[in-house]
Amino acid sequence: MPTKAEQQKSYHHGDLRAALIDAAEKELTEKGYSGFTLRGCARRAGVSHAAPAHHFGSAANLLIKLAATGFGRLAQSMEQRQAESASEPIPQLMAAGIGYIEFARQNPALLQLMFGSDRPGSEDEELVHHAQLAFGVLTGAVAAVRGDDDFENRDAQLAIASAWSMVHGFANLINNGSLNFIQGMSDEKVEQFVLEMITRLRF
Amino acid sequence: MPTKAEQQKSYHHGDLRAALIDAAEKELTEKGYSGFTLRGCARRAGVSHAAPAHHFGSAANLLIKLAATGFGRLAQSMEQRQAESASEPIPQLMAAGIGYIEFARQNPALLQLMFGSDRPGSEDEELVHHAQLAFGVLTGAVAAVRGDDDFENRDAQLAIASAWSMVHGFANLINNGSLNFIQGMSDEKVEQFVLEMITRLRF
DNA sequence: GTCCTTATGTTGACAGTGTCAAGATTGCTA
DNA sequence: TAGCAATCTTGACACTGTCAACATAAGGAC
Repeated sequence: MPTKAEQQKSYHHGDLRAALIDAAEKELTEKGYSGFTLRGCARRAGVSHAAPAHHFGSAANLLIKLAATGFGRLAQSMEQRQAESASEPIPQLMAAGIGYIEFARQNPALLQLMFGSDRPGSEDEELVHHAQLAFGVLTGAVAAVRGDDDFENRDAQLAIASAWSMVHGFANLINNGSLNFIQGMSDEKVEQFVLEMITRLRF
Repeated sequence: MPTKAEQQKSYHHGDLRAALIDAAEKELTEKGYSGFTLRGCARRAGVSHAAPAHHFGSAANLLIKLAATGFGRLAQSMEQRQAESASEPIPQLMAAGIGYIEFARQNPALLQLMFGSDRPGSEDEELVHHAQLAFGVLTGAVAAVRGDDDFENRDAQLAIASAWSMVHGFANLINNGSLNFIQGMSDEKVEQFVLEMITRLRF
């Protein structure tokens, strides 16, 4: 098994695909969506400018795959919070919301990519799968609170749309600084705030 | 006063600044955020590729000014709905929410620009002013419902954050197709849906 | 082990982009 | 009417995404 240094010097990278996704996330975080560059990702991975094309075809495709990992991690963030919480429906829903906000605050650029409205490729299978995974955590929590998992029901649709919209909207508004009274809050205070917001919802 | 055709042929445009903002919105709507091009805006306005720089300095600055007009129109959209509604606090809040969603659905790319998290220049005076104008409509409506306009109050903060987050989040989720059961709805059905969502909130 | 097929990276090129400097054109004011 | 300042054009530069042609290595068939 080659060491990391050997991998970097060898003609073949070893796992360039994963390295490029990592690089893309760093590029996105540091340079922002508009400053993002495919060649920059290649440089971060220590590879020629055209190498990414062999794994992703285009810059848009690389971003799609990055967004897919984002949805996976969003689901993880919610599930981890749920695992640390009481198993009753209400605490579970709260935990999902808190996990959603936590992920959003820690990955603002990634969240914007994931939910951008000219979102790259809703046709990508991997992205759709991971996204449904994340949404499933939320809808499942809402269903548990309602004691009803029939989402053809209009009342259920209202419940899930309300909860999700509130959490998602809050995540966006704090990330772009629109809610100024949040700025100075500690992480704990923000979590408490989210908790009370969800409490104000009817299910 | 020169006719439009004369303006186009003359060396000086007449009102290139406004024309460029219009062009930028078309460019953004048709090409999307990632396909947006400063030279494309110049072409749409029938002007040389470097002309925009004299009015906006950079591409980012043009987008800032476009976003500023967006906030102004968002405020207008809410206020128009309010003018058409009963003057009691609750209908006024509902109207603001409906107006918000209406604007969002009609201008998805613009909304994304306005609320993007690497949002261009929160330092721009015009943008901040227009944004505060739009936010003021919402906060004013919430204050009227609560009969209390002290937003240092934590309970008031919870109310405004809840309402705004829900409306804003819903706007984003439907724009990127996350809420699949909304897709087939008519405009009236969507409005009714928003109404019921707001109804589920406590103030 | 040797060959050769295939995956993986590199190099070089191309059109298109944002920005800058220098020059051309025009409206305005004195 | 002369000149000044605002406005727009031209040309250049480095940089970008993508493509085609080439180089290198990995891994199985024999």
